[in-house]
Amino acid sequence: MKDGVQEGGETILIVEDDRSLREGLAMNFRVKGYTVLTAVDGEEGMQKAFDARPDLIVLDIMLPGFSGLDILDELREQGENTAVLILSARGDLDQKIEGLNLGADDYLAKPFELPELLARVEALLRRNRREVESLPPLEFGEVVIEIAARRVTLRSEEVKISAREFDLLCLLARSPGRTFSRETILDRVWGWGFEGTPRTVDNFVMSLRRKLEDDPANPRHLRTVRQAGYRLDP
Amino acid sequence: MKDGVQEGGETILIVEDDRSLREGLAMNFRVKGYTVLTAVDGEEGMQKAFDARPDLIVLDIMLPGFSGLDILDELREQGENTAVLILSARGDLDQKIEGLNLGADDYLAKPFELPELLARVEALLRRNRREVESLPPLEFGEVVIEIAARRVTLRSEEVKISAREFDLLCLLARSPGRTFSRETILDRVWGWGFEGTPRTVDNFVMSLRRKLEDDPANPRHLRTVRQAGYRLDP
DNA sequence: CGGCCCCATGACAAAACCGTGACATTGGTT
DNA sequence: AACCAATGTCACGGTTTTGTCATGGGGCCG
Repeated sequence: MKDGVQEGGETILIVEDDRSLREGLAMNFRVKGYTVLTAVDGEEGMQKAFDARPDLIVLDIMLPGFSGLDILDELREQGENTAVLILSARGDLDQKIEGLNLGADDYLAKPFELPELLARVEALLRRNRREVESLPPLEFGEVVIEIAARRVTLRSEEVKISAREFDLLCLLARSPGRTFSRETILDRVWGWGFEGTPRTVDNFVMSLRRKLEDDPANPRHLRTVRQAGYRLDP
Repeated sequence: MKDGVQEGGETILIVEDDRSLREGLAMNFRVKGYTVLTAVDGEEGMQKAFDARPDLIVLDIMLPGFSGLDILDELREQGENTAVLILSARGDLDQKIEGLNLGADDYLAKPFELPELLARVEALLRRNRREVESLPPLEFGEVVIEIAARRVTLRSEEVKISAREFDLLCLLARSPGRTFSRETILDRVWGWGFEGTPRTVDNFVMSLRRKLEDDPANPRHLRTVRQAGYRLDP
């Protein structure tokens, strides 16, 4: 593609109402090759957290709308293990404790040194990456997905699979039972500014069905959700 | 190779913010024939620890950026067993305990006597050497890799192999089934500041295939993972 | 100094992939 | 039943990625 940007960068969501801080952080992360999303209030943050499924969220606690802790809480209740780094205006110990109890992965008090934030973010992403790679393989039906090896097997036989197909499959398999809209899929798999038609997704789903479903015309796992998107059933 | 004496080229990384101490140690190690890298803060230390894969790290705990313990933690979680000797400003028992719990191999409190540090470093390196040499050989298919001897045999016949080829093979064979990107391979085999093209990797893989695969055009072990890198299957 | 091997590069060809558009089919609605 | 929109299915061309080979520089040894 003609994108000048390296693909495969992890996605970071910044939820922060202070404009200059938000933009500054976003800029810094972009330079490092990450895909960056931003949100200015609790509602937008919540929505993007669930929609785009970022790899990491930099989360301000004091927000218009509802609190960052609410977002964190909601995420954890939904069983999301997205890495979350909390920012708090003051070194408020109570909030720190509450945040970490709610499942934040790290905590930083404003004002902070930019290098420290960057270092912590990278540390979290590293940990995350490693966890993802060493996690037990994803499975559904008779299909096994080995993430670190980038290999997929059906009934113990290796299935030849392309890079995009693999990424798409991973996305769906990581949240079985959840329906993903084509837009979300394009965002997560194709990356930030893909300018193509959503129909491309259909084609890739079909390709996967042909490779993984016993009867591609009556898929038992890679289901279509009409008017909504696709979903993987175990 | 320069095998007459134990190869003197082991690499030591010194992570220490105090300039005079850092330079002094570096000088002492260089005189003894070691390759020395230095880092002045947590971030640089982390980066060089992973980039250059030193044989030993002399690690200060109190650092600008983030702590030496973070680096240690990260290393160990990544499964790196690099020898680590921790320096601490005070004889802080808690830190000592935490450090050793996190997998440090030795601990020394500042101020220390230089000869003691040197002795401990050499002891660690010796132990490391012994461990590496007594490691069981890596194997896959009908190939056996004897690490200490730097020898590779196919069906019990020795295969002539160059240094780079051997390093690349070791990297892949040490994590069979794992896919390595060309960038990762360049970092770990060619080392820190290689400025060449990733295509070089392809050529070396091909060279290995010709030497080790029965049918180099249909490799059964040294597999290509399109868009991702290479992987060794047993 | 000459020869040999290793290393890195670039050119070229072959293969695989990606995304698209056209058309068929399905499912839901009136 | 007919119609409409959404999805399934297929085949095609451009592009990217990788395989393969040949070349030249550079270091090491005799």
